[in-house]
Amino acid sequence: MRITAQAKQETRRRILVSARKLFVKNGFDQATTRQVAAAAGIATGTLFNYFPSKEALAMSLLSEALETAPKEHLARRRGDESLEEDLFGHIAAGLRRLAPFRSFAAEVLDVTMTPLAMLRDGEPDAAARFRGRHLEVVGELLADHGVRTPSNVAMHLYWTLYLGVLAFWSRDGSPKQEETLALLDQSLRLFVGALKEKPHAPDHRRAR
Amino acid sequence: MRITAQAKQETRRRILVSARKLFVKNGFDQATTRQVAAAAGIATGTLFNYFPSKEALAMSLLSEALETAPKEHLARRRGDESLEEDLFGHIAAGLRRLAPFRSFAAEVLDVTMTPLAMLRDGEPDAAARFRGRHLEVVGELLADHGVRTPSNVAMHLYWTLYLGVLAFWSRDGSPKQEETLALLDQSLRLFVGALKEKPHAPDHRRAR
DNA sequence: AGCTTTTTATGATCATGCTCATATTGACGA
DNA sequence: TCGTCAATATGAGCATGATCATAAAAAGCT
Repeated sequence: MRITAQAKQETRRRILVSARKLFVKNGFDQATTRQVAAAAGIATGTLFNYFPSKEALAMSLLSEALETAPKEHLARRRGDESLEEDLFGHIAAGLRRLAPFRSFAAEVLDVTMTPLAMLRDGEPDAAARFRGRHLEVVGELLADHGVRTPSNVAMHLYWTLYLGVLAFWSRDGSPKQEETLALLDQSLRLFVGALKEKPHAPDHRRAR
Repeated sequence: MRITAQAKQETRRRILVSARKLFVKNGFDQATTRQVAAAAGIATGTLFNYFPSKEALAMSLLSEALETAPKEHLARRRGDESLEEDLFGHIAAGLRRLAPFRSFAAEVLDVTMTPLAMLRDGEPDAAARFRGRHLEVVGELLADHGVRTPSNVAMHLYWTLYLGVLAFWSRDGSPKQEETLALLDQSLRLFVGALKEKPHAPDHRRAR
């Protein structure tokens, strides 16, 4: 069993490596699962023993890349950052990790991460992990800055804005993605501003 | 030729009606193009003479439903509304039009409207029409309130927030979608607030 | 080591969105 | 009315993500 478990990890690895190569080269849609399987030296069906879907495979690639990002930012922290600075650092670290996948990230995130997928029924594991991991860290940062239990609406808003940034990033051709960073800056200012606002009596809207 | 043109419109109509029925009953993914074609009394391939893709078919359904929404709000206008009120009215009117399609709207909008699809390469016509029509009216409303040429970032932000609202709406089980309306209210306040802010020197972000 | 059971790999097969060569239809000129 | 040609409809066929019965391999047991 020891040996087997190792072998399985290796196969999994081979699949991920092949997938990465092919996705980057041909794009998510163009690269077929058959190609990936062949490149990894396994049968088509076997691939689905390791990942429940093509989408999940791609998302695993992305979320594993993201795995270590939070640590990076936390390690770099001086301790006197504002909430906006902390969030900025966290997200920017994530984007840096995702950089190698930018060429096909949009295609995958399209399908999986849309705000419209937020409470999707059969939550694809990998997508959930991606979002979960991210929001978890955001939650910690908020807590550090005294925001205890942000409302659902607030978190929805956060996620929406974050996706907007990802969207922009995936198309941002500027050398160092400065444009993305500018948008991120603005988005975070909005979000933090919204957090501070008092929840107010909600009606200037008109009947019917 | 007169007769033929009429016949084509009728066929188109039959397809849309069948599609609507099946999408509502089975959902976008579950309803197959073969089913739709059969229900419309045509061959599978014929369907694609009328709509370039299943997605485009669904989007046509949605954007045609939206077609008359702007008029509704404009007609109802008193003329002394604030920008927020105007936008609220426009969007709420749209949501009312889309109500019959709520059960499958999310599935379609997922794929098509993600902020990530904003500058998609092969823009599906119908999706572009949906967004175009909406943003057009928003542009007019903004102009009415003295906002001449909003920046791209501003419009990106608007679209992002709007999608967030759509996302929420598509899952909002509350009787009259009050929750959606609350989110809409808050989102618009944010957006209008952001419009007013001075563009500012963008750096509290940290190097590297 | 041999036998049994569980785990894993395999590739034929399916479902489905979409294409395309061919058949059908209908408009129009003589 | 007939023949011709363009427009349209047709459904077999394709590509591909995913499934599943079966085969191979491993693990566990005595």
